[in-house]
Amino acid sequence: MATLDDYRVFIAVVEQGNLSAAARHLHRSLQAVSRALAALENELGVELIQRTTRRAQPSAAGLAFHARLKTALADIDLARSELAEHGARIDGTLRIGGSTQFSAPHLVPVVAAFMERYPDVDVELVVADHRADLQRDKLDAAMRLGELPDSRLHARQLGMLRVVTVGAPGYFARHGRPQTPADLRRHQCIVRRSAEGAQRWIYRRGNRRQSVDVHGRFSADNAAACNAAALAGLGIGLAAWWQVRGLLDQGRLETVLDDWQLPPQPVHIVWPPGRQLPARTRAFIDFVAARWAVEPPG
Amino acid sequence: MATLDDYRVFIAVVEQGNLSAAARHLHRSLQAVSRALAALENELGVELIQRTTRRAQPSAAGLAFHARLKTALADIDLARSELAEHGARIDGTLRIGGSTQFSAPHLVPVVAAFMERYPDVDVELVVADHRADLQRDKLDAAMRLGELPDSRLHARQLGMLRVVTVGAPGYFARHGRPQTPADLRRHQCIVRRSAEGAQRWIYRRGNRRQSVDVHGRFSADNAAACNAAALAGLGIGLAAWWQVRGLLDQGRLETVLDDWQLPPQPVHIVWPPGRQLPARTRAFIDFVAARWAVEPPG
DNA sequence: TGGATCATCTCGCCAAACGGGATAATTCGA
DNA sequence: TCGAATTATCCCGTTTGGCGAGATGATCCA
Repeated sequence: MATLDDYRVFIAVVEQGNLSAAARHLHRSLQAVSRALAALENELGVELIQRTTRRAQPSAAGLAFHARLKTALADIDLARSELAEHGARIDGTLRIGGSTQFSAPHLVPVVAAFMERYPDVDVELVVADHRADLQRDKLDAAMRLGELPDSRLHARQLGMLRVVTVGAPGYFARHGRPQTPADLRRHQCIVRRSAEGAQRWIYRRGNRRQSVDVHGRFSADNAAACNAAALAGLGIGLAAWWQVRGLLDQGRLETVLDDWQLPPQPVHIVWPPGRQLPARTRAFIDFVAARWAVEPPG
Repeated sequence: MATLDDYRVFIAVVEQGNLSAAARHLHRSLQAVSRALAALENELGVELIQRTTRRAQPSAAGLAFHARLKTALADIDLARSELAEHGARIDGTLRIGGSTQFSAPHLVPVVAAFMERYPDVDVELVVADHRADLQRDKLDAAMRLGELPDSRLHARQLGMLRVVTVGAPGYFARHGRPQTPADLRRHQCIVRRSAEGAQRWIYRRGNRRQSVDVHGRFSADNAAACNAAALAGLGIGLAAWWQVRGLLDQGRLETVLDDWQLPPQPVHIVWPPGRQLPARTRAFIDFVAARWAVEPPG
C-alpha cells in the first residue's frame, strides 16, 4: 500500500518537472524519489509519469490523479492545522486577494460576515486584475476563478460557476439567433483572449459534445470588456452567469443555446503550503467554504 | 511525519471503539495499533483518543479530526479507483438510495441527466423513509440528509441546505411574530422528534449564538408531517428551505427570525468502502458532485 | 560525436517497525 | 467485594525494508 510520502513524491515530481528537482525540493535523495515513484506506478498499474532520462512528463491519467490527490493532501494538512489550533485565539491581520470582477459583489460580503464572526481579525483586501502572486503580495489566501494552473499552492474548490452564451437583443434582431453551436460560425463572436489563444467554445448536451472554432471582429483579454462589448451589440459572447444576471433580468442581454451547457468555471480558494498555517487563515478558508456551500452566488 | 497508515489506524480506532478491535479490523497486531496511535498523538501534540484499559473514546478534537480526515482519505481512494479505470467502460446497473422527501424533486433529475450522459448504465432508485442500509439493500451509493453518524461508509459532502423558521400567516395573525429566538418560548413550536429527543433550536447572528428550548402541543418524527402542521397553523416549525420554497412563494407559509441563521443541513453522498469501486459508482459520485456544484438546489 | 545531465540498478548498511511475552489497569460478573 | 477477563502499554530480540553511494545506461545538446 502506497504511503503518504509516495503521494508527496509524485506530486513534487509533477510540480517540479523532473525527479532530481523533486528530490532537492523534498530534501531526499534521487534514488528515494525514483524508487517511490516506481513503486507507486507499479502498485497502481498505471504509468503516471512518462520518463525519458531528460524529462518527466505526467501522463493524462497522472495529471488527473495529481489534481485530485493534491486537494486531498491539502485537506489533510488543513485538518492537522485545525487540530493544532483547537480553541486557539483567532486574531491578527489577514490579507486576502481577489479579482476585480469578483471581489465587490461576492467576496466583500463574505469578508464582512467573517469579520463579524471573528471580531479580532483585521482584513486587508487586495483587489487586482491579474492573478495575484501570494508570495510577492504577502497574501494569506486568494480567490481564483477558472482552472488552476499547476502550482505549488494548496487549494480547495468552493464551487462551479455557470457560463452562458449571451448577446444583446439588438444584435439578435439584426443577425438572428443561433439554434445550434455550429450556427456560431456564421456569427460575430466576442472572443476572450487567454494566454493559450484558444478560441474554441466547447458545448455539451447530454453525452453529445460539440466544439466550435469561433471568430469575430472584436476581442479582448478582460471579461468585463467582453461583457460590455456584448451589451453594445458587437456580437455573441460567453459570460459567467452571475456577472450578467442583472443585465439578463433587465432584458439588456439575452441568452441563447440554453439547452447546451458550457464547461462551468471552477472557483477555488488558494493558500500557501506549509504545516503551520495561521489560525486566522484556516478559519477564513473554512468560513468561506461553509458560506459558499450554504449560499453559492449562482 | 505521520504516514497514511497512522491516520488509518486512528480512523479504525474511532470507528471500532477500541484498539483491539481496530487491530483485528486492520489485520495488524495490537502493539502496532497502540504505537501508531501514540506516535500520532505525540506528533500532533493533542490527545485524540481518551483511553482507559477498557474503552477508547475520541476527544472532541479527535472527533473533528476524524470527520475531516475520513473525507480526505475517501477522496484518495476515489482518485485511485478513478485512475485504475481511466477510460474504462461505464455500464451495468447502479442501485441508488435516497430519502422520500428528497428523491422526487432533486435526485431524480440528477439521475436522469446521469443516464443521458452514460447511456449504458441502468439505474434502480430505492426510495425509503428511513436511512437505507447500503449492505442490506445492496446499494452502490445513497444520498444522506443531515449530519452523518460515525459510520464505516465513505462519504463526500455535496453541500449544505439552508434551514428556515416558518409558520402560517394565520398563526402569526393570532399569536404575533417572534422578534428574537427567546420569543419562541412563548409560542407553539412544532418539534421534529429525533432519536436523541433534543428539542433545542440553535440560532446564530454573527458571532452571537442563542439556543432555545422549544415546546408545543404537536410533534412528529417526519419532516413532511411537521411542514404540514406548520401549514395548518399549528405553530412555528423549522424546515429545509428548498422543501417549503413553493409554499413561501405562494404566501401560504412565512419565514420569521430572518436575520438569525440556523445550522444548515449537510447533504452527503455515501458509498461502501473498498479499493475496487465499480467504475459506474465512481462516475455517479463524480457526476452528482459536479452537478451539485453547478446547480445546487438552494 | 562527445560531454553533460538524468534516471535506474545493485549492494551493503542501518534504523525503524514488528510481534511475543510480561505488566498494569479497568470492567464485569459472581 | 473479589477474582476473572479483557485491554493497553512496556520491554526486547529479531528482521524487514528503506536508505545512500557508486556504477550503469539512456537521452539531450552543442
